[in-house]
Order: sequence, then structure tokens, then C-alpha cells
Amino acid sequence: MSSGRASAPRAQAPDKRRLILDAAVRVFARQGFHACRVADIADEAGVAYGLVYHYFASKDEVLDTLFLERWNVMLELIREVDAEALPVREKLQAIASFIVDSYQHDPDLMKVIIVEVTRAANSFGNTHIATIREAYDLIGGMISKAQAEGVFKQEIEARFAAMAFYGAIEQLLTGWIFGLLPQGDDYFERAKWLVVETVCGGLEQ
Amino acid sequence: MSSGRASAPRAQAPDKRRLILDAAVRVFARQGFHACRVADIADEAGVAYGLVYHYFASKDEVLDTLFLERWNVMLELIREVDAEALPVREKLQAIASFIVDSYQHDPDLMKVIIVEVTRAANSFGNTHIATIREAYDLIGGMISKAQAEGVFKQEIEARFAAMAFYGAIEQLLTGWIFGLLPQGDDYFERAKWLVVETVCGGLEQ
DNA sequence: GAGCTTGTTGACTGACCAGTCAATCTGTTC
DNA sequence: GAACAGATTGACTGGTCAGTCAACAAGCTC
Repeated sequence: MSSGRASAPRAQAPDKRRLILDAAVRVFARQGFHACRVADIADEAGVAYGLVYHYFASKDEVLDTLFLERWNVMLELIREVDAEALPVREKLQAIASFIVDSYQHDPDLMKVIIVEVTRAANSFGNTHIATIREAYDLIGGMISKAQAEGVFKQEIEARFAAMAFYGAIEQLLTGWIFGLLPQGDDYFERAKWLVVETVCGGLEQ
Repeated sequence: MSSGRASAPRAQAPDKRRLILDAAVRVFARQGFHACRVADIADEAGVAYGLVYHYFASKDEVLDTLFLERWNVMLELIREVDAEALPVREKLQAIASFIVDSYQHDPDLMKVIIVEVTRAANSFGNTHIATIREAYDLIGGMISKAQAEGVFKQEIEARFAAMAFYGAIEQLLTGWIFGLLPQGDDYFERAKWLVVETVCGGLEQ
């Protein structure tokens, strides 16, 4: 132990950049983006104040990074699902599951993304509107296709239905975030099913 | 005209308090609560900076007032509807209509309420959580009753269904707020119907 | 019109905090 | 071990802004 060989790349050298990002998630979730100071992030990460600015150009960029990292994973999943030849219901099920799983896996991160970006019409939401929109459009496309195939009713505009579907999921997460709905593996599983059952049941012919 | 009789209560003396509240709605909607300064509100209202603090204890209290004014009207409507002997679908229709009408009538106010309060888990959302919850609980009660009557399926937890329903509506408003969905009288009418059709269709036995 | 209350004004202050920067440390190369 | 690059530190600065306050105005009462 102690000094050790200098050449050995200290097993899993703590990636400070990652450390800062993870700390930021906790701080943003706890205090909110606006209410926290950059110093809080540095303290939480156990690094010096200035190091945050070595890795990120600004406080905003930290949040941007967190959001894009996760949202892009979701977009990729949606595209993959979309490419497969599955019934709409299963496609929507996969999306709902992914989002709920994301929350189950890292509630803080999802809280930050939803509260500070996805729903923040005056700040980050506006910055990332194009990226956010992509998800809505992809879901809208799935629904539209299902309508063309005669699986879903024609009378309900696909774009609107997509928003309603996504909004229903996000509001379930919001319920968990606010402590308004009971949590736990069982509830998460049922929620995935529930939202698809509800929305698809209403959309099917 | 000119000086006029001093005793006459100047026809509809401009209620400065109201003037400030209305100006605040516009400013909050345009710039966001955090990004705007109290001076912006005063300027928009055409009054002196200090007057804001004559009528309100803080910047926060201005937003609190706006939120409570409107949310209480909605709670009252939900309670009224709940008291009547109507089919669930019509009750939910009334609620969806009220919310969409509210947006149609004053989009800025609804934007502020949704973006700055209802979805702000780290600031005002937390402060008003009890008041917000009341609405969810009332809707949950309606759904629960419909389940007991055999109109809605039992398998879907009422609380979760209520959140999904409310979330779907709010997301439609969000779509309008972000400019992602087309607006106009026709779309508003269709949206009211759509959200109820979708959700009720999925919940009914 | 004196005296009171309430409304109105805007300059000022005190705290806060994002972002800068010069200095120091660590590791690597030749 | 000199020389260099990148990582790390934290004190400091410059600007911002919520909230205060002392003064002035307007209306009301007797």
C-alpha cells in the first residue's frame, strides 16, 4: 500500500469529471439547480471549487451534460424499438418501462432531468427543446403508424396522443418525486403496465 | 375632467395591487420567476419599485398569490363537479375543459402556474404541495368511486390513474407552452375531448 | 388646515455567488 | 533532473438584485 509504484495507473483512478457530475446530480436533486451554489457541487464531490471550471465551462454546462447523457440513451432506445417489428402496445410498453426503470435506477438523475430541463420552459427546457421534441416526435410517429394500420383510432391526433402518453408517465414520476405516490419495485412494475393499459385501451379501435 | 371632485372615488381607481399581479404574470411567463427581477415587474406595471413591497412581503408572495388565486378556483370547480350526480366521464370532461379553458383564457397565467409551481419540486411546488395534492386526491376519489360502481376497472390504482389523467392534460398545455403543438379554438376543443376519450377508454371495463 | 392614515417613490445597502486566475502539485518525457 | 503539460487549489472580484427606508403625496376626518 502507501506510496506504491508510480507507474501503476492507480486502479480505477477516480475520474474527477465523473465525480463532479455525480455530485451535481445529488446536489441538484436536493436543492434544485437555481438554489444551489457551484461550491456545493465541489464540496459534495470533495474537490476544489476551481476544478468544476476546469472540466466545465459553466454551471449550466454541468446540467446540460447530465441531461444530454441520459436523454440520448433514451432517444437511442426509442429509435431501436421503433425499428423493430412489434405491436404498438409493446413499443409503448418498452418506452414506459425504460423511463420507469431509469427512475428506479437513479431517481435523483430523473428528478433533475424532469424538474430542471424537460419541464423548465424558461430555462433549460428551451435550450434543449429540439432534443426533447425528438422523443415526442418518435412516439407520435409510432402512434401515427398504428393509426394507418388500423390498430389505433384515427380521430385522435397522433401528436396529441403522444404528448398525453408521455405526460402520463412523467406525472407518475412526478408523483414519486413529490412523495405523492407509493414507491417500491411492485409499484414501479404496475405503473409501467398501468400507463400503457390506460392509454392504449383508450386509443385502440 | 382634470382635477374633478375629490370625493368621487375615481371611476374604477386602478387597483395597483391587481396591476402588479397582472404585470407579474406577464413577466414571469416571459422570463421565468428566477430570471426576472422585481424591478421588471414594477416597470411592467408602471409603478415604483417600492410599491411591490407595499402590497407584497416578497417576490415569492407575488407568485404564491397568483398560484393560490387560480388553483383555488379550480379546486372549487372540482368539488362542485364531484358533488353532482354525473357519470365519471362527464366529471373528468368538466375538469379537462376547465383546465384547457383556463389556458385558452390566460395562457401566461397557466404557464406560470405549471412551470413555476405545479412542477417545481424544489421550490414552490414543495411549498404548495398540500394544495396541489388536494386536486389529485379529488380526481382520485372520483375514479375510485367509479371503480366501486363497476364503471372503471379495479386493477388500476385510482391514485395512479388520477396522476396519469392530470399529467396527460398538463402535458398538452406544456406542448402549447413550448410551441410543440398547434393552438387555436378548434385544437383546444379537440384536446378536451381527446384526453378524456383516451384515458376513460382505457379505464372503462 | 392640522393631523392622521394610507399610498407611492426610488436611491441605497448588504449579501450572495458565478466565474477568474495565479500559484502549486503531479506525472511524464528525454 | 530539467522542462513541460495537465490537474488541482482556493482566494478574490465584479456584478447582480432582493429587500429597506426615509421622504413625499393624496385623501380623509374633525
